[in-house]
Amino acid sequence: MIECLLAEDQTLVRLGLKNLLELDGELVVTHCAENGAACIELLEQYQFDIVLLDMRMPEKTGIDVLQAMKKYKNKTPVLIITTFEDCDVLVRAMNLGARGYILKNAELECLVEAIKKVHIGQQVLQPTLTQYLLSQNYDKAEQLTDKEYEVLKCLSLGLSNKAIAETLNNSEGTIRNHVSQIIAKLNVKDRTQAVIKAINEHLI
Amino acid sequence: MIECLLAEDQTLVRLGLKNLLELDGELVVTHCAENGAACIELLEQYQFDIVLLDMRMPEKTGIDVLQAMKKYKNKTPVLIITTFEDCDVLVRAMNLGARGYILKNAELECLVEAIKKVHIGQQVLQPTLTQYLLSQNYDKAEQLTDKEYEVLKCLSLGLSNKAIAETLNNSEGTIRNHVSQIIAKLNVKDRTQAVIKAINEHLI
DNA sequence: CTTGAACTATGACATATATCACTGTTTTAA
DNA sequence: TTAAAACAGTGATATATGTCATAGTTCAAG
Repeated sequence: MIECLLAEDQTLVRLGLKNLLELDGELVVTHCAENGAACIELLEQYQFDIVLLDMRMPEKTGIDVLQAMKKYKNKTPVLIITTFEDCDVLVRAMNLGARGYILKNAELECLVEAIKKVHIGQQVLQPTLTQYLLSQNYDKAEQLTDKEYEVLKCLSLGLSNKAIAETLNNSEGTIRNHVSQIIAKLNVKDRTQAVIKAINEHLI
Repeated sequence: MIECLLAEDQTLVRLGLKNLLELDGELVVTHCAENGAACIELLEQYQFDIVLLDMRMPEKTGIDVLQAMKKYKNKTPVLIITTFEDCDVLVRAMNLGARGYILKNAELECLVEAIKKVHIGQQVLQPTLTQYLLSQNYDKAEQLTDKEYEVLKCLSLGLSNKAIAETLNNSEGTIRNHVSQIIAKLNVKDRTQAVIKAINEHLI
């Protein structure tokens, strides 16, 4: 019996997935989380064989969950279940240790198969992402660091350098440098363009 | 027995919803459509007691389906099942004759209840939309002028004051003043926050 | 005909932003 | 154990941004 933690914010989708999965005799969804924060808590309290993780959630995102798992050295395998082939986010998720991802418009059999593969230690990648990685000459140097993502998140809240410095407990100069880096890496001209890009490309 | 047509593009969500609904003895999903075009075809071929319609679909959207139904005078009641409280689209849908809408993060009981209500001819509206309709003419005094909207649009493209000045054939100082006004009227602190607000509240 | 609103513009000013060069510390991977 | 990166910081500098006071033009409404 494979015990799953299902993190998905939309109630109807969450219930629907739980029911579908449990049609397969080997799978059981022992707990559900309706946001990232709840997911992190459940991971602290219980053991699971696998985490089925939606990316876009309120409170804490899937990325936040993966970061928390990394921090607390939680080795439970993670399968991303996502609506969008949102390449940047997926790349980040894979870099943060996710074992694979599957789209919500996949067939049920694929999902079940993916879960079982991840459970026995295999990776599950869809062709699109691999293509993206190959074609887009994916340059690791151009990837934002975790800290930079944190700063970008603050930027997208409309915070000034000073406010970000206070929020993240840094000097304003440090934040200035991070912002400068973000602007350079995103290949934009100023913070406003960075925020626009972040919103449009779902980087946050 | 209430015979339902379920139009929803994401396979896993579609299957999940079908299973959930059929847990209720009164409901049966006789057909599913994975996009708007398929939905329109099925409506031509079969009779249903109710249509459960996702808004964002490839091929044809939910709006397209409602327009087609209007055109062919198909009177099957429609319940919108949507992820986003995307007020403008929902208003359009209701004007096109949808009987109600429910969010994907509603409880299963609410969905079933909504379906039954719609089936017996009632309307199903969530509070948020009503609030939105009321708040439309809320801060008329703080409305942006046409010119200010133009400038805001430029801001949202990430243009600098100088670039906006060139685009709109004004001096940089004039644009600075407009930006200042926009910032004041939107009650934000700088251009970045103005852009964020513009995007979030669909001001552009 | 006058008033007010929108639009245009300038100059002055304070502050915020972005870049650069340089210096460390810590963490991670080879 | 090195070498790399990420991370934190300082100081200098140039430019962009936002605010204010002030003022002229146009145009529609009273």
